[in-house]
Amino acid sequence: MELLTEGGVSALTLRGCAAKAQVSHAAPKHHFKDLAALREAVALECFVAFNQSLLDAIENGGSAPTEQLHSICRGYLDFAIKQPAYFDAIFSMGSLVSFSTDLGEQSPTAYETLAKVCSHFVTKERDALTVETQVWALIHGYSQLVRMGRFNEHTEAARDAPPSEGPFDQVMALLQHLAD
Amino acid sequence: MELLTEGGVSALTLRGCAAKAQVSHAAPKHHFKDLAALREAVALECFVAFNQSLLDAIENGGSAPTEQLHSICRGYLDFAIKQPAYFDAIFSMGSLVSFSTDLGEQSPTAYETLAKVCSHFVTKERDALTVETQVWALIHGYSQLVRMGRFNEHTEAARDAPPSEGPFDQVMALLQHLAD
DNA sequence: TCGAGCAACTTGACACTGTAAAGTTCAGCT
DNA sequence: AGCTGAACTTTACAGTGTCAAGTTGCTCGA
Repeated sequence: MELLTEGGVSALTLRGCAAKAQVSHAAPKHHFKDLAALREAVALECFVAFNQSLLDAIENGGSAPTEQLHSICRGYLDFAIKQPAYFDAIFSMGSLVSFSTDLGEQSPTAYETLAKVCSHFVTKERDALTVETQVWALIHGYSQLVRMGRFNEHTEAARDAPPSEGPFDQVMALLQHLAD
Repeated sequence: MELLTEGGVSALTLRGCAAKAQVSHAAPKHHFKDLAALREAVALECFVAFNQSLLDAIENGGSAPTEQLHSICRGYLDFAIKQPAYFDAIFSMGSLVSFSTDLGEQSPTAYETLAKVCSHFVTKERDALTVETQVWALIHGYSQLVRMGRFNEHTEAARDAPPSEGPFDQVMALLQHLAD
């Protein structure tokens, strides 16, 4: 996790982990099938934190359905901004398995959390899958755009500044129509 | 481009390109500063195709603003499905420069195309940046979910099948509220 | 008690990667 | 004829994943 935080996903190497743990370069191979398996394990660890970020955001927000909807999106974006390396690790695997993999604890998976919040907006014309996808696509796309610097000044001054979060509330206003 | 299509972004190596061109392994270094520069150049090439995919989709659809909106999203998703390696190359660079970089031709950049389509939905309460971001975030997030297999069966049978596109129309219905 | 078994780890090797520095080739120009 | 510069080659080195074999040390059962 230190390697990931300090150097991003590309810093997650088998030999790097071995050095960090002060063991021989081939030791990690006994615990992980290959590099992909190691990164998968790390991504799962990141996912626990992501999961918690969503739950915390809901906890700290209002209890009305529209407020919960806003909160979970807020938590999603906050995580992408505050834990960029973790965010990358989760979504750089080209798969969404972690979203549904049970973590053994009693806490719900991120997808279950999302589904629960979305359930209040399911109607005759709009099934659950559609609502969940609408919300997920919008907040994930938005977070990705922020992560890629969509709202950053291209000046030299703001070189290492944290990414600007952009017009979050205005964009999320699109979801208010779900309550109609 | 062949390497990219056949083996994905990770197949884009300096030595691989050299072999493909039947030159010595260090030859590409004279044309590109480093590996990142080579991939950047490839991504720019992919972006030309992406650009065209959006324009084609608009061309082949209706001319009403809402139809154009639907068309450009359709083109975005189609590209992600039909040219997954190109799609990855464009968005695996962690930057959005290609979206705005002029390609020298008279054709507009993808962002200009998006902005034009969105301009019909700008109101007193909703500025251009907001509308563009709403549309972009939704379709990009959706495409990314499709790309990551959100709507795929997890059976062995559908191992190498093309990804299912999911409830595209239903999800894009969220944008119809922009016309209110 | 003791030895088989086993997991964690080490050691050494190999192929592949990016990168650097120096040398080569050769077309085109003065 | 000689120079120049670009494209390319050659050689070398460090870092990477991966494999195969050996080592260590512990547990557990006879």
